[in-house]
Amino acid sequence: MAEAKIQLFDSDLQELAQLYKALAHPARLQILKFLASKNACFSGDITEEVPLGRTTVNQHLGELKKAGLINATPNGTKTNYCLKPEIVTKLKELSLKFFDDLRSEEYINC
Amino acid sequence: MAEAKIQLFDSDLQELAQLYKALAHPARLQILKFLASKNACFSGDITEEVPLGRTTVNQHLGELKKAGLINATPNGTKTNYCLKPEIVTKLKELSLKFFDDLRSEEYINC
DNA sequence: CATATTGTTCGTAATATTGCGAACAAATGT
DNA sequence: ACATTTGTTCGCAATATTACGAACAATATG
Repeated sequence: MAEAKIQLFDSDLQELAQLYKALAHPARLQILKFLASKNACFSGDITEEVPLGRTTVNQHLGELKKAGLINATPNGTKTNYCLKPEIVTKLKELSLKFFDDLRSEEYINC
Repeated sequence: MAEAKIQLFDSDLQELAQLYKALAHPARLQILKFLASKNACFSGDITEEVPLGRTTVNQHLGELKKAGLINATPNGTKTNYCLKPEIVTKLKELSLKFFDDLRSEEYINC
């Protein structure tokens, strides 16, 4: 059936899982790194960087936008994309908190 | 078609994306937290914690095992699960490195 | 030995993701 | 005005994910 049981979970976990989902494809990771390396808003030079068709890249950009990680502003024929630094910061904070939760004082292996 | 174009990407990005994929569901995040909180290897009390059927939980455990995040050792009728601390550490390191890549000195918004 | 208990495997259905070509709209260039 | 560039939207196909019930094997309990 695959009914969405996601709303049954803690909202913190939902949010974090949603963010990780956005990061769960190498194309999207590459896009994020590229945007950061340009240190500026840049358009579909992304398409040249990523080994995928324009349509697919656009789709990945849509995912990143949906997750709130990037901004898109049309500028003439082109479109400027950029990281949303506040969300990147949030992602980092949530991740660190989560990873700390995972670090026990003493690990008992099995 | 959805041909797997994943091998075209940088292997670092592939690896990290694979790890994030394992974290991209609240059930799996909850399982990881639970295992860490028990600070020990524990069996299917997990099923009681997570609002999903045994079969589905088992499937999620399989994903986590496939990603190398947990270990499973059968013990009588029960099965012991535990975090693999070295992979958790690796995940944290890779994440921090990635997040640092994303942090530019000056953000130019768009 | 009968029978729970516990966990896995298998099959199945619904939905989501991935990837692209075709068609389209808007702005740019000649 | 006409072609080109650029990005989006739509539709489609392949595959993956999510979720579970049924059936099963192995250990544990009466």
